[in-house]
Amino acid sequence: MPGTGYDQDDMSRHDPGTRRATISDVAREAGVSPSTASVVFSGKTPVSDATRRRVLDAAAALGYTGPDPRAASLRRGRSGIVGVVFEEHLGQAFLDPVKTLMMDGLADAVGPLGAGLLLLRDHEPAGSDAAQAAGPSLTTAPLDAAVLIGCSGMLRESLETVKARGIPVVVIEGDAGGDVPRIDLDNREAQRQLASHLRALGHRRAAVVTLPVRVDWERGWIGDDTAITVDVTRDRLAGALDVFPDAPAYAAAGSFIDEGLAAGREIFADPDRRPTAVIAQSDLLAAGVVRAAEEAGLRVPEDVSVTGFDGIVVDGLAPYELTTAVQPAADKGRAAGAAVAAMMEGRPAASIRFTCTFREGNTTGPAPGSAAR
Amino acid sequence: MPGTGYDQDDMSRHDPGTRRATISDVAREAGVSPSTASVVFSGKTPVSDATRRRVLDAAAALGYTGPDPRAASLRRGRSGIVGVVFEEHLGQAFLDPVKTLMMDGLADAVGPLGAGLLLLRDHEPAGSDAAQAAGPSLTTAPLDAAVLIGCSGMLRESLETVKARGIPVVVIEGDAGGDVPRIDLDNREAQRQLASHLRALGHRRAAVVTLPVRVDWERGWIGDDTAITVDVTRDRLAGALDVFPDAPAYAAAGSFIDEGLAAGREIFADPDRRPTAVIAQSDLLAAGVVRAAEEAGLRVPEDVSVTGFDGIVVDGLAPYELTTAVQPAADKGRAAGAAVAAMMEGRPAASIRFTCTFREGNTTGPAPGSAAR
DNA sequence: TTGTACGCGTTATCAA
DNA sequence: TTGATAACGCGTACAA
Repeated sequence: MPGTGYDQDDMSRHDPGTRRATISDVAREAGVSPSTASVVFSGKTPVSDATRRRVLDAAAALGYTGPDPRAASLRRGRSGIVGVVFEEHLGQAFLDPVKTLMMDGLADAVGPLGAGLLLLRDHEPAGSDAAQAAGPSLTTAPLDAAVLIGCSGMLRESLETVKARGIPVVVIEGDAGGDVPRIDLDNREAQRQLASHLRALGHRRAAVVTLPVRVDWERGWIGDDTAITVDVTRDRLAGALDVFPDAPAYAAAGSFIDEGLAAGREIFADPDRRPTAVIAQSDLLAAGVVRAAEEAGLRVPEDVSVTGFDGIVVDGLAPYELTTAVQPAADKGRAAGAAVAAMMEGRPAASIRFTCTFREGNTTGPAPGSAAR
Repeated sequence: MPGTGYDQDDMSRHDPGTRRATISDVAREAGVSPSTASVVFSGKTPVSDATRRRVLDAAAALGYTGPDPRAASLRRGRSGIVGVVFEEHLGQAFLDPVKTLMMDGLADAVGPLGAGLLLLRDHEPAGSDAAQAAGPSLTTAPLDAAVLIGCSGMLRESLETVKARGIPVVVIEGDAGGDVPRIDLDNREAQRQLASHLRALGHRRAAVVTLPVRVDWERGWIGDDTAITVDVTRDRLAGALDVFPDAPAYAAAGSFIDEGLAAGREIFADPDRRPTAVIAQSDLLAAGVVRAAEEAGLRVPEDVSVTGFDGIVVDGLAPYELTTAVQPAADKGRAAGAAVAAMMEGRPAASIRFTCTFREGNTTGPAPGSAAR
């Protein structure tokens, strides 16, 4: 039986139309060796103009549009893809102006590196239906590096996965432990500064509106027994408590104006226990608190002062301008990009802690009845 | 000489630490064939428990964390990556609530498909410095499919690239021509409906605030000679002109409240030519127009009516609720995902035109002095 | 400047 | 249930 048949495999085996041309096909058509054809496309080695022409013509004739990225990335060992891992639903993440800015910086930083950003979700809760169907996790995506974004303990698992795979990884706003470069803020210090500002204005009774304390948090007061697994939340809260040790804290379910509004209503509900200052852990929350204050018939800042955090532009808050800590969000993204770039080239990458800038707006003023006015 | 030496290749040949273990290493360690080891990880074929144990143990011992995605994707011919191509800077794109929602739907739809989203920018202007350094374009990224988002003619080039590569492609809000499935809205009809609403209220003098007419547009009035390369802009404008043929149109430089504000100031500047209704091509623009009206001492809707487009929640616009056309943004994303999914499985995918829903808010009312009140 | 030879790490197929 | 074999499509020493 051997030796009998034609070699029509290619035509018969592949169902639709003809097989895509490969670089070998091009080379054959052009009458050169595959390696020469390869070089024409990569430009790694000088090629005579005549040869290049022939190869390019052959490619055009065959409809060959360049090396298959899959094969190329196997060969070179690099895919040109940087994974960005979020904890939340992607849509949620992009609702956050700070994350948006970060992505911006990140994209800037990895672009020149020849890499693109692959959006990834953190591990689905194990066993869930979603986990079955889930897309390419850290495990299955062809990543050259990964940037973990977020704060919660859930990151741990992703972190292990990615470290086990031996690809460079950087964490933004989260504690990765050990040897993983970390990009974050002086959250505690910045929050302390805002709180001190309030104290200097004579405020003695403050309340805190925090970001979620963990991923699946529903809004509510934080008790002594509430475990705070989100680093940002914990650190900023610590900064506030450094100055107002007794301040009650209400945790929102997310960084949204509506959440701030809900928290504000709760906080302003009892006239007897009403604070003269509210420390919100994000500008959006602060905007909601301001609105809640108005709703409760309180003037800002005459009756109650409000501070934010982030330094983003909050639409629709005019004429208010939040007193806030401005964080360099885009710079954080850029730094993360630079860090993975360094690691991909084998250079070490250091952790960076960025500093916030205090910005006084018109939402803070002397405490009512205080001598500070 | 053969038969003499140890087999220490692995230790000596590869510079840093030891080479990563491959599935063959694992197979050898476990005493099974590579194909069996492969099957253990892919689960494509039943394997005896004993064998599985041995392989898994061997993997653990060697620190093997699963098949290399690059090799796997070469072999299977699929990478599990769907490219999402934007025209603008990524950060810009995510500032747009509509795009954010779309991404959301898209992520939903491709997830179950086992795919992730790779963020890609449209081609840099050829010859620019950026183009040199640019990351993985459509040409170099290992995509299984691509979703083109946006509207301008620039998409053409991306489209050619991607079609030449023979990968499935879907276009959202753009004219791809021919055989490329298209996901879009009944922009013209929806806009016409809003305009008709105004006309029914007695308005006769309307102005339009449009989205950018092309990618690099600076804000300004649209003249007879202004070429509009952005489909959405053109279609919505056509819908408005269907009802108000003489309406002047001012094109903003982007879909932002601030842009709407600037446009509104321009439109309300001359008291003699002041319209009684402003048709904005997005809710954000409309919000800005409302603000400009307030600024000019005009009451909304008593002195001037304003319509939006999109049906998003505009923060800070309370107590106004825009009269607008609500578009199913997330559904658009989901449909795009479904379409690429279908094409990846060889099934045909049809274009889909979604329909907007008219929603009356409190920013439109009878024309001043009209009988319609 | 061009060609030869080899392997990157998998997985599909088929036979045992 | 397991194993042998053969690609997948390319890049790159190295030799010519």
